[in-house]
Amino acid sequence: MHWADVVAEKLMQRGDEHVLATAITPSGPIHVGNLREVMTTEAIYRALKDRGAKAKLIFIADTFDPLRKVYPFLDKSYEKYVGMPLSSIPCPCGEHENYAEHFLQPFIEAMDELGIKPEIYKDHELYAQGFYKNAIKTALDNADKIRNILNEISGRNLPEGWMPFNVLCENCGRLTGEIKEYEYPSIKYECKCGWKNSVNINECMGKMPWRVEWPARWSLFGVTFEAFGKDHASPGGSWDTGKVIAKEVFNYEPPMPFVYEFIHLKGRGAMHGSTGLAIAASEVVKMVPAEVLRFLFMKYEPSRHIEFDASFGLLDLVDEYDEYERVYFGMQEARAGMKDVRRVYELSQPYGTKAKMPLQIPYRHLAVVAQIAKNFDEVIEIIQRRTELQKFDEERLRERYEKIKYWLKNYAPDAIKFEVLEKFEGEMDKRSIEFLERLKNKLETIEWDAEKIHSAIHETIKEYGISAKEGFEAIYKIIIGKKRGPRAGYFLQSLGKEFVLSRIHEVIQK
RNA sequence: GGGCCUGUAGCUCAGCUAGGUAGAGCACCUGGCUUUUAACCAGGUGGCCAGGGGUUCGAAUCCCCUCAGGCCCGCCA
Repeated sequence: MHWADVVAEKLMQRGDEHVLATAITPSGPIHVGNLREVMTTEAIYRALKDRGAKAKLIFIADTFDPLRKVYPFLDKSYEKYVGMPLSSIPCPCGEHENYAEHFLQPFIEAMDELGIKPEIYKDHELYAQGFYKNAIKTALDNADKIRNILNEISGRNLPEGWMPFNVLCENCGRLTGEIKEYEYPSIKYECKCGWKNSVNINECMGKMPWRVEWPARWSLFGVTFEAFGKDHASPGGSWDTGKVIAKEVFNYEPPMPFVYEFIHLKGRGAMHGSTGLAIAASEVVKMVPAEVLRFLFMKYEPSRHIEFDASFGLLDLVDEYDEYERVYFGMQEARAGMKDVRRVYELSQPYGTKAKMPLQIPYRHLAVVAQIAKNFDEVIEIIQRRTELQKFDEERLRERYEKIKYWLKNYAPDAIKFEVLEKFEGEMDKRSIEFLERLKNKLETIEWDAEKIHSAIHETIKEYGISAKEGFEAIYKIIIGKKRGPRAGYFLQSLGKEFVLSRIHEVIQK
């Protein structure tokens, strides 16, 4: 049974109404790893619905968290915003409402493309609406209890009089106001900037610290399931303290926890280099077809870490997806090593499973065609020389074409990249030229078919007595300026007879 | 110091919660009428299942220990 179904069945034993929560802090580019939280939870959400449960998927953006520091990708001028809520910091590009929105929006768009449509909440709005009002009172009334729990379980040493609420200072706009006196509903606070004031807790802005806010959310939203990374799951971490605070302070039975592993990046050294920057989710969505990206997450148990290979491995991943698809539609037998084929395939679909199998174009081939063609119409033209395209296949092809173009431009290894030369400008030795001349004569007479072209090349090589290596090199050199290239027969076929012949002609004339 | 995950063919992994002496894909090699070249097909090479100990008639599969790799916590979230 697929892991999503295993979890769903466990949840069903608890009841048939569920709220599944996800949350992400938009303090920087939201990366692929964060996608796992959302995708894992959404898969379980689907599995619950398949069992007739009443389920709700929520996404809370931690927009009210303070900016911790000036991250490497930020301008130094951001120094002055450290400590302020992400929602009140200006957008780095100037096009979004605020800093949080700048990072959040592309992620939400990515989720949408992946078919993930949770109810979205923004934390700063929740606070502004007074959503947490009662929880804040409960937390403050139980400040000592919470302090003890945190000290005991997380091994901290919070001082006497510590209060689980940071006031948003009216003077400096930072979440650094410390409550010094509390007598509901009035508080006296002091900020690090030196500001002091007495205010009504119900009218002042501020935020509970994460370890308290998390259990508060569970009780307010009625959360019954939450997946989180192992950072939260460490002993003494926020899950350990949260579940106790939920029970003892908010009188709420904590949700079923589910720990997932992180994603590692493979190949592209620069991506996870000194800066520690990962690939943004919005970026991955541009280079991997949506269903294939989902597939990556559905295929592995969430407890396993995933090696994400944005280089050659991406081609294998797409091929593997296509293979699952063929098995799903009964075109091929499942082979050893495939797991839960039907379920994995279903869960990989962003917007439902098609009634009919989409026509598949091998991804590696598309990688070649996409580099020959100048635009999508040409891609269709080249591919149609061999296959008929149906309407919905064209949609898939278009998506894949766009993704592979993006991939080729930004992530593909050089070995697979080439560019058809506008004009051949290099030098050719005499032997090669003679060989090409003979080849041209032969090509002129044959039907323009990949295998026939392939044969013609080999025949010419043999007749002329040149080595195969030299022969092929000559061909690649005049077309793409490299010693190696895509399989010659198919490649020349895709380029078209006219182009190939005139290119050779051009070289011979020189 | 504490904890999690992983360690099976060159690479990515399946098999491990029904214990019976290893699988897949890719790569590689060999064929595919005369043809090494990055969409094809058919075969094939390749692993003492990280190491050690234990349980068992029998373990990659269960238990214990060790080693290695990755990551998290010990600031904040």
